[in-house]
Amino acid sequence: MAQAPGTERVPRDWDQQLRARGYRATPQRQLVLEAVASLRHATPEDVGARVNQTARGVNISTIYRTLELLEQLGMVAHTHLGHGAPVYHLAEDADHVHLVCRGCGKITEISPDVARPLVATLDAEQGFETDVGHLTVYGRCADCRPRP
Amino acid sequence: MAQAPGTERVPRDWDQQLRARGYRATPQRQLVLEAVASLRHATPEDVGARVNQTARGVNISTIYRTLELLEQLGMVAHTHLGHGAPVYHLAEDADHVHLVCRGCGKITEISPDVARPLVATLDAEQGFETDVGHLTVYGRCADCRPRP
DNA sequence: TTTAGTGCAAATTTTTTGCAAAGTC
DNA sequence: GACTTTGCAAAAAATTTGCACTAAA
Repeated sequence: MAQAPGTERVPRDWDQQLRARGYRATPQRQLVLEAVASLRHATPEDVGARVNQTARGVNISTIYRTLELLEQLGMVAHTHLGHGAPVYHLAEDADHVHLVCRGCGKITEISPDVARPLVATLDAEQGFETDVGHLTVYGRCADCRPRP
Repeated sequence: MAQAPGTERVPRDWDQQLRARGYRATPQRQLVLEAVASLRHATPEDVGARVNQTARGVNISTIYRTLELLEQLGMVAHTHLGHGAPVYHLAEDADHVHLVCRGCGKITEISPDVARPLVATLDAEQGFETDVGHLTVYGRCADCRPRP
């Protein structure tokens, strides 16, 4: 049941999801989806590099357009982990919270359970529905905080 | 004690903070600080526009350099609220959590109290020190969520 | 076929950098 | 006066767009 890191786990019906909404299932779109799936957290540039490692000649503008489409369809999502670089991941894989350390830049993925009280409170008090998959917490990891 | 929105509330000793670390207190730096203070959440471009509304001719590159310096000194901080635009705010004002609605784009500032359990858990379980001032929660506000 | 999608090249937008002149301490 | 900082102009990134051609349905 475990999934080796770096393995593509594209939704089996990715093509149906596209066609069902009137879009076409193209090899480029499959490649982008596979790249996002295997890279876990990738910038458009990363995705482009990975895609062109398999298939030559997929243009960077196609990468951007495809990511935009896939995001709009809810198949991928993006967050900002570092400074300005948006990183994409499969929407399916979104079930985790990111911890970003300002000291060493390390990114840790943890269970969304820790956010449960927050989510509950926001729902109750603000009527706000939290997208846990996009929750990123900045701070300092154990190794980088002032007093260990 | 209340503070009218849009009023500059630059730390009184901003210049000392700079000089103490060997930097110089310049009018440009004061203007940038005031702009960040009054705009609350501003992109570098916003800051530049505001600054040049008061003083003519402050170059955009100075804005970038100044924001970078002030951030490094811990006087301002930035977050990503929208797509790729970094927004700056006074570090002093950071004591709130942002809710960003994916539907209407509305940004709400709420008390950091809601994050207290999260912060406590991360500290206890991961040794991670959360920077609450940079916590941004994406989701859907009461008006935009599927079922009201 | 028909219409959407891609590649390519060029245009934008955003951010960074080198350097001489001006300003701060 | 010594050493920073700024303005300017140009470079480098990052992202978007127009359009003719290719390919999916």
